[in-house]
Amino acid sequence: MIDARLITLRVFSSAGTIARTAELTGYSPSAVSTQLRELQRSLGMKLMTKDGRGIRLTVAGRHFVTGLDDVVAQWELLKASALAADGQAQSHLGLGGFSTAAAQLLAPLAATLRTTRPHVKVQLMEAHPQRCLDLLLAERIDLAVIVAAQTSGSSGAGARFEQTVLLDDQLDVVLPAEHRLAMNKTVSLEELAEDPWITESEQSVYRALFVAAFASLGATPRVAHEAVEWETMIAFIAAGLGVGLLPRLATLGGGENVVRRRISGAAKPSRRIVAVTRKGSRGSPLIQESLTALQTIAQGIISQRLTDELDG
Amino acid sequence: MIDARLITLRVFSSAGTIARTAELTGYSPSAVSTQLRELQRSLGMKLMTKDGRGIRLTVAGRHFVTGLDDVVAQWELLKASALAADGQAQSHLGLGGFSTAAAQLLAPLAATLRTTRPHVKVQLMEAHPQRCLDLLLAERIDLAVIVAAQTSGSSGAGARFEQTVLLDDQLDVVLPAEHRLAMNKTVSLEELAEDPWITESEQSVYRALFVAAFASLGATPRVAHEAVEWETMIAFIAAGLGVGLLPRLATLGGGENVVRRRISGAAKPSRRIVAVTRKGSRGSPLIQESLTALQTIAQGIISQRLTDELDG
DNA sequence: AATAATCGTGCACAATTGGTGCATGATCGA
DNA sequence: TCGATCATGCACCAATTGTGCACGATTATT
Repeated sequence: MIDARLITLRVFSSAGTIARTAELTGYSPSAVSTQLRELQRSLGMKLMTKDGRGIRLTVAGRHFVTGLDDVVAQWELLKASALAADGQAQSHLGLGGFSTAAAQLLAPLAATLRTTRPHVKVQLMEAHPQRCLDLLLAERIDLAVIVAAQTSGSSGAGARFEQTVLLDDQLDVVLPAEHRLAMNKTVSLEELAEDPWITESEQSVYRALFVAAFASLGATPRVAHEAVEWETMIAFIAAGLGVGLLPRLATLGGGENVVRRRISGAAKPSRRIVAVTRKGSRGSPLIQESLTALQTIAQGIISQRLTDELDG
Repeated sequence: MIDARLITLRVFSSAGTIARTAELTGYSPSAVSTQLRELQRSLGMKLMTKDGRGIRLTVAGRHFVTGLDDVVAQWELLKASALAADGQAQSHLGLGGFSTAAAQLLAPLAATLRTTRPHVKVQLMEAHPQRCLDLLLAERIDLAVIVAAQTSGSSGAGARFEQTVLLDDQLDVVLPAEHRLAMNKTVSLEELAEDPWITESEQSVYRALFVAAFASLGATPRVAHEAVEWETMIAFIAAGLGVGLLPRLATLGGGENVVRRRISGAAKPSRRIVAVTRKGSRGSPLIQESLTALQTIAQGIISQRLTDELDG
């Protein structure tokens, strides 16, 4: 409704390159290029400038985008409150989430919505957290479930998104079956301070959690290997290459030769899973209902985990 | 830049009918009809409903428009401040004003802009005050010079427009040449309380001024005839049908058999001439410059009038 | 130093969007 | 009852807007 070119600009401000913007918005690169040029022409101002082989926002451009964030947020707010007041509801809802969230939270949500709002077309989309945010910007999805980043978004995420905490997903350790602590019911991080670790790549959310957990103990463990997928990490661990952290929500996936153990002791790292919406859109009935449903589902998971806790 | 359909909706909220909206926006009626329907469909809400042979905003629709006013204002603000910060300027400027204003204020302004901003395409448009406001809404013009209405706009003009006072244009009386007071240098309204008057139609701005002026004297003079154009009124007066009020800025236009006299005494009615812009757009360099230029021109007129005063 | 990879843009072409003009049905005023 | 006004549906048409590919430029790689 807000001019598509403005949305494109907003995505570009997060994506950084025309190519990525095109991929996120679903346009072709030349379309994005044209849109942005046309936008500048019709505004009568230079928003971007060449920078090496790419392009980059000018100072004016960044200011403009900042202001645009407010306008878009207010527009979303208007749309949401109008929908809420009118009783009518939108007919389409795009949901995004990273792997485990998509499986454990979004799938039940979609199932719920199918019964409560049969006429709403729900579209699921699995994507990594940062990509979820970009898709949110690009209006490809309306709600995303991601892992909260402490470095909460590079460029003023507060002006663009709103978060709702769903649950704190505690991390377990995964050990080789023949590990010296494999027989213990629980393991503390202190006991593993000297072990070689397998984590995600630098600058990833999980690496940050990992570092923070050990920093609180005054230790800096050795990172022996890096993996992107849990499955890869588990394979490494099964091969005896080290130990690793795995969120409780993530399944071990038939991992042979590895055991999962709860973490005891002072440092109990967890990842915070949040639902994110475009700023202002939270008041929409459909979003509202989705959020509360998600919280219910999350509650269910937490209590499920508690009973597991008693069993284990 | 904001979706055209939203602008159309805004205009409709002021115009009231599809036909008038079409005329104001420059679209055909069927285009407006389609736009508004499409808007409702893509928002998933009913903004308007049939009402007799026309259509009318629903409650939800009115709320929506109210919120939309804020969004549009914020967007204008963003655009203006971005232009101001960037130094660049828009290439087009639409000016609107009612007859005398167009002649005496807008023409000089256009002349000034032609020298200070040669590359800006200025477009003049003469229209009645209410129509000027609608054209402003429809983005056909960017600045209008109108007579301030004390009933300042029907539907929340404050949320849509911003005013800048230019000058107070005093009203003179016009008398038939053979009138008993025609020889006096000045005439007071009290002396004319019993005369038959010729004014504009009920509910017009000038009628309101007329009524207010006499109300302050505790009198309610008799309105014998009504005229829309000054010229018509003057012709009536020349024919001896009554007396009338004429703004100082309005020329007598070779009126035979009539005389113009200053008003003395307690009640000195005047019409307030203001410049109006869309809310938020005032910060744009071009608008800014136009406003100050207008004030300068208005000052010139006032001082010109002062010297006349001394002469007369 | 040379080659490959990536990025943005320009252009011809295609398709969808979006507007016009006219006819129609409905409502209101005289 | 007739005419006027209003909104809308439809066929047609135009202009905007996106695609696909080629190209020049710049950076990374070997």
